[in-house]
Amino acid sequence: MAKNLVIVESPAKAKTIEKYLGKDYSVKSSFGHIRDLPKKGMSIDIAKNFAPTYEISPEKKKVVAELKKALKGAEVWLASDEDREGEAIAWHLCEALKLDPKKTKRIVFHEITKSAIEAAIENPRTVDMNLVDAQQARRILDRLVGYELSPVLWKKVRPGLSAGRVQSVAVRLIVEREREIKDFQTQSSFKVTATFHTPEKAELPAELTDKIVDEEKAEAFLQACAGATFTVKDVATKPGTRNPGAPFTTSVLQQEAARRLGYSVKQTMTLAQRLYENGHITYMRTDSTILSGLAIKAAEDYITKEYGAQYHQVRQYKTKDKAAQEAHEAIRPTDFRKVAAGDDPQQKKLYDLIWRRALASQMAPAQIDRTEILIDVSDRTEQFLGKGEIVKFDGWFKVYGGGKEDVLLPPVQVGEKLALQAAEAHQTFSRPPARYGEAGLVRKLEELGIGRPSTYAPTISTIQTRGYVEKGDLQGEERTVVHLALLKGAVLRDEQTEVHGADRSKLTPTSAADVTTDFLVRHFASVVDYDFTATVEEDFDAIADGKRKWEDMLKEFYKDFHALVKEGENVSREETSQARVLGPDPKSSKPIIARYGRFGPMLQRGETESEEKPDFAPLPEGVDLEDVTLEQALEMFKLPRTVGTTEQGEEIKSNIGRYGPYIQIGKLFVSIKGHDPMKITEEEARELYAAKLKQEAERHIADFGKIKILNGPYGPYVTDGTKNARIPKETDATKLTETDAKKILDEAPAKKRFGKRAAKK
DNA sequence: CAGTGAGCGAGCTTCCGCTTGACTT
Repeated sequence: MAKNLVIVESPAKAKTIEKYLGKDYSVKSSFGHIRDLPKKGMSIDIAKNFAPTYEISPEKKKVVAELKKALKGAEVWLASDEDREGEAIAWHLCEALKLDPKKTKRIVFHEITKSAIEAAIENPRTVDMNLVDAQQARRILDRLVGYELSPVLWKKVRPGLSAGRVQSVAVRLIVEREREIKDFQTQSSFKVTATFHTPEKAELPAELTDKIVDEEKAEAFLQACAGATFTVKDVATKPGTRNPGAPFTTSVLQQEAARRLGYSVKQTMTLAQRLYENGHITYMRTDSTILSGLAIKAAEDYITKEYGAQYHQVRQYKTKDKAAQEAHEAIRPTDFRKVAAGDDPQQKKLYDLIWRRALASQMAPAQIDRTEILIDVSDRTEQFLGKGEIVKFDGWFKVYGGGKEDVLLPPVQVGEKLALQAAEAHQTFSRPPARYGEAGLVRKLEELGIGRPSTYAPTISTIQTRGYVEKGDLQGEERTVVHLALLKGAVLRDEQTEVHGADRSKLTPTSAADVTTDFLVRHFASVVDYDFTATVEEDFDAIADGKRKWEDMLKEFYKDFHALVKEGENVSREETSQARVLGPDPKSSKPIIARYGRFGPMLQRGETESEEKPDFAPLPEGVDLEDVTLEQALEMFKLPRTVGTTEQGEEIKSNIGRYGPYIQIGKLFVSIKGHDPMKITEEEARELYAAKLKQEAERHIADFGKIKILNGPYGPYVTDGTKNARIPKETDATKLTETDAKKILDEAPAKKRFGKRAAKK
């Protein structure tokens, strides 16, 4: 057994460090946090100064047991990350392993190199309890907010919903962006472009410096151009430089991987994890842009050797984000000489991106010459501008994109006359703000200082699994675009259609998000404020600096927060459900109401309190609660509709249910996705019914009465009506007897209970 | 995601942050 036990957070890190430290040291990993508040219940004694009850997380029991075994007779060195969470991990390790936090050695290093680790071992300290307290305050505040706010939503909006310091702001951002888009007033204007000939007959493209707002003026201008003369007013060539971006942090990696490779945030992180585990890249969850001295040197060697010294420039980047904790380096390849790495094409592409970005960050700026030619139009105030751009020296463009094509302009002199070859005006439209994609939302959250590199991906999935946000492609709409062209002295007009608003994998809010956000903004404004996290972070910093006691900070926060919770419980469901009376039903004169019900948005006919029970209908497809009209609602109450009868004379009814439109014949339901239940004909319904009967027949492999063997999408299975069980691959389902089937059912594990799936908008 | 097609019932749900497996939804 080794004399020394070093505990780090990540097993991959442990492996590397063990190599550097030699025989006397054994290096093990805690796999992140080992203790936490129990998942069930608040576990905070508010009356006793917010005293938390921690437990060893169930999935970490094994880890703790192994660490206990390993520390016998060894000196322990706590080497978790040097940030708030890392310090807390060190302290929790002391508590779980029965080590004295005042005596146990605590070491930190920011880069995994032999010298950095040896230096750390030379300078041990003990656990910084102020920093630990700052983490406890953070942890407890998040629990208080999450576990007091969520139950309010269960009562007032819908069971199973959740709220939290991070996720509720993420949802709010998406809701508000969608509203901006909806309210956006599109403005149209005309962009005028022209092609000139120089006296040497060289082509010079140019664009009018200002857009023209209306069509008549655009047409008048083009007409004026027909008889005008054009003079070069000014020629200017300005040298410029462009510098590379910093090496990747987690959020920038997610953005660039989404933009250039089309990866989702989660996908990027999984691929990066593999690259990290195989030693190809440094740690992938970081907010730092700092490169180690060794990496900077290695980049210099590689660039000088491969591209020449003129391509190299040493750069150290400062991390912009003030909330950054900088426990790690920037994301970079561990060895720049490794041009390719990764087990599959996706990993390889991500590695390539990381390699290029990190290398480019140590390269010389690109040198660009920009030329601008200003052209006067006789008797007019408008001016044309020709823009050229030539890359004189590519610098970092060589490895990281930026490779736009040169636009070369012909040489001209001031005062020279130009001949107009062609001129046209294109209608353009102002664009609403863009919807967030996953990576764009992460970027915004980081900008607001909300969330951490390790939580960006999980947050994005949480708001989707809770049913607040949907990710999908947007269809776009057609619109008419006017195009004017000057031809032989006359202006020709034509119209074209273009599609606008189409977009891929963007985040859109559901009505659950609308209703929840409105409720939270109205009654818990301080918590969903965009500055809330930044404000409490200042308090956490004060605690870390020993200037504030964590109990005092929590007491102050909780007093106001809990008062809001109490008030929130008195809010009527009518208010939160955004109930809106659309008008009276012409037949029954009962009110038709649109509101957010327990199972999502719905239409209701009649009052909830009245003796006669109200009846309900879903919203029409693609219509929002706030937009639905009385006419649309009345249509929905025409369902269920009698379509006709089967050939045997049974009644066929059509309706819309939880899973879309269907027809019903007796007890049999047939999904009719793609058909309108209002319009489906008897003939169509009979066809679908026949198809369903045929499919049903094929599904039955054997029928023993209660127990049946059926064909499912995952192969044959046994069912007794309530419980299903898979049939093992090697057995022939058609030869099973009733007793065999019963045995399979009995041996199958009990059905797992799952939460209801989130209702769709 | 098989099949499912109701309308306040029982009991349950929930937070953020640190880190990887497990045998599968």
